[in-house]
Amino acid sequence: MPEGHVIHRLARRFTEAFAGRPVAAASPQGRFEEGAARLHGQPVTEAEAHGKHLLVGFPVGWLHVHLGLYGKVTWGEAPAPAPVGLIRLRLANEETYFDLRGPAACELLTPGEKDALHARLGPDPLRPDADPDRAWTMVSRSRQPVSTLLMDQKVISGVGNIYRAEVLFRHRIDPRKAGKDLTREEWKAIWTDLVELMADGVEAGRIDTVRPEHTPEAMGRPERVDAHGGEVYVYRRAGLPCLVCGREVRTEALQARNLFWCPRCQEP
DNA sequence: TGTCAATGCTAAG
DNA sequence: TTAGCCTTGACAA
Repeated sequence: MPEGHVIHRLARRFTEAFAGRPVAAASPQGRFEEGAARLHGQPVTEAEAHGKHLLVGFPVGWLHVHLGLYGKVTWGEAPAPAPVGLIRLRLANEETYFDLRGPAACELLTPGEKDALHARLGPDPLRPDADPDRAWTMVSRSRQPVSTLLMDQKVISGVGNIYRAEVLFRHRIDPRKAGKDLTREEWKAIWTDLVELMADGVEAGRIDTVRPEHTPEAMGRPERVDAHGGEVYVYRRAGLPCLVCGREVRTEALQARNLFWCPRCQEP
């Protein structure tokens, strides 16, 4: 479930579990053997996240992990169980083990390469150094739909398919509206809301976007929670009634990603 | 057992 | 715009 909040949560827990002590590193699957060998026995200095990228500092350099669509991390108390499946990287100390499977990226970066990564990523609502005006500059000049811009990591980083669908719904913005047609107020509202929603996501470890007055219970329409584990307005609710107006939620593939919205609440 | 979809991104065309 | 990467879990048969 890799949207930005998951990676920030990971970075935080990673720091707690590993910082300041040497780790044992291995690549049971074999695809990161050289890297693991270089990390083995090294102490973790710090961990941070920028968007969906996890960066773990070691004296030899930065471990860069991007989960992509399929990547998964599993944690647990040491000792680690015998490896099951394809584990690209396993890190462990006396108390904790960390398994990484199926990442899009698992590599070592020099400080210069790490800087280049930060430079190509847009502001991250979860980072205190984020500058929302940088995103606005790109959004306000673009003919692309706002739903596409929200997923473009050089415009804004950390937002994935769930947050984009939900934040647009919460502000009643038509996902097909072009960036240059958004008002500055609309963008500001989107940004401010993302800062809050994603921070909540880091705390809770899941995505909840439904305001208390719109929960199925409050509306008198009991409904089971979606399989992804959060409480949402439109994401993956195609064909179901909108929690606010009752109209059927729509879905459409846009740039190879499934977009969800309510045609009444988010009228053009 | 097999098929498919998935909260992502890149490089090739 | 498309194919490809990479893995798991849900579901169908």
